[in-house]
Amino acid sequence: MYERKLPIQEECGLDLIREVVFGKWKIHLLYYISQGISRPGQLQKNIPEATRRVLNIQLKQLEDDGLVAKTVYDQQPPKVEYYLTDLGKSIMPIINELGQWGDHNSEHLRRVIKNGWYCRRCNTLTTIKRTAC
Amino acid sequence: MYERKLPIQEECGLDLIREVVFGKWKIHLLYYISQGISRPGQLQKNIPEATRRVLNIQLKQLEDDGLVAKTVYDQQPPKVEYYLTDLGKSIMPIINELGQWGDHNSEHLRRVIKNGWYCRRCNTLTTIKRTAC
DNA sequence: TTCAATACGGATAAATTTATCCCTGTAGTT
DNA sequence: AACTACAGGGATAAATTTATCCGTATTGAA
Repeated sequence: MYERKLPIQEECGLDLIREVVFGKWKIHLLYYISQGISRPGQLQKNIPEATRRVLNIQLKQLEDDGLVAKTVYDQQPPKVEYYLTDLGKSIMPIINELGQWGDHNSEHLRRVIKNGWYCRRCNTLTTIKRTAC
Repeated sequence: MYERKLPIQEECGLDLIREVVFGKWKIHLLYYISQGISRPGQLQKNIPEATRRVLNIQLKQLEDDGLVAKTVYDQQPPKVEYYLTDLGKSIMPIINELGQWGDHNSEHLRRVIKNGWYCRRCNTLTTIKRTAC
């Protein structure tokens, strides 16, 4: 049981949204759920780079934060279906725009993220570009 | 000099945008710069919860990723001004929408982030709500 | 009877991000 | 002469997030 030590910022809308959607896979989860991919196993297949564990954690956080909810069917083997709450639905237009922005600028972004003007592998504050690594 | 060990995801637009804007203060920095707060000292005053150090790091990353650029005036004491690139400008409508969404739902969000259905201080996967801590 | 499919989560290690503290250098002000 | 404002960054510690590994339980199929 991890106990948080630093205070959570909640001054403005930007603070608040960061708290609820800035997990590694949260926007992906919201996106796929909005597309009708509702079961945990399916979500996992759609996000193969993520481990099952972290998806569970982030789904739980999205649920606790009120962006998604789930139906647990009382049967064996277990069956669970996630869906967006009204609050979750209300954020989807923005998340879709984020995805479109990323797609639209993907060529540039891939370039700078990977082997941009400096090597992203270094946490780098070097002012010498292109030669950091 | 930190060397990254896990691969950076870059499959889709959502991956890409996460890489460039999901730092703790990046959306705040973009917002204030878009509002004409251009000098490092001013940015710092507008984001007092952040340390000078991390703002420098994230400004550098935004710069390396091509969302902001800066003018360094050759004078003493030093003077630097940041501004949005075209790419940076193109993302501002979405960041503004994020902030508005957070503001609009701030009552709910503050509640669930702080003392929501579970206590956020615990990294919590407990199914027992409201009593975790 | 052994195995796959289903969903969930404990325990711990590793990776990454952020915080803390301190130092550089110059021009102007008190 | 000492002090301030200015922008930047090194070194390291702390905090947080994510990865890895393993175990629970039930039903139906091979």
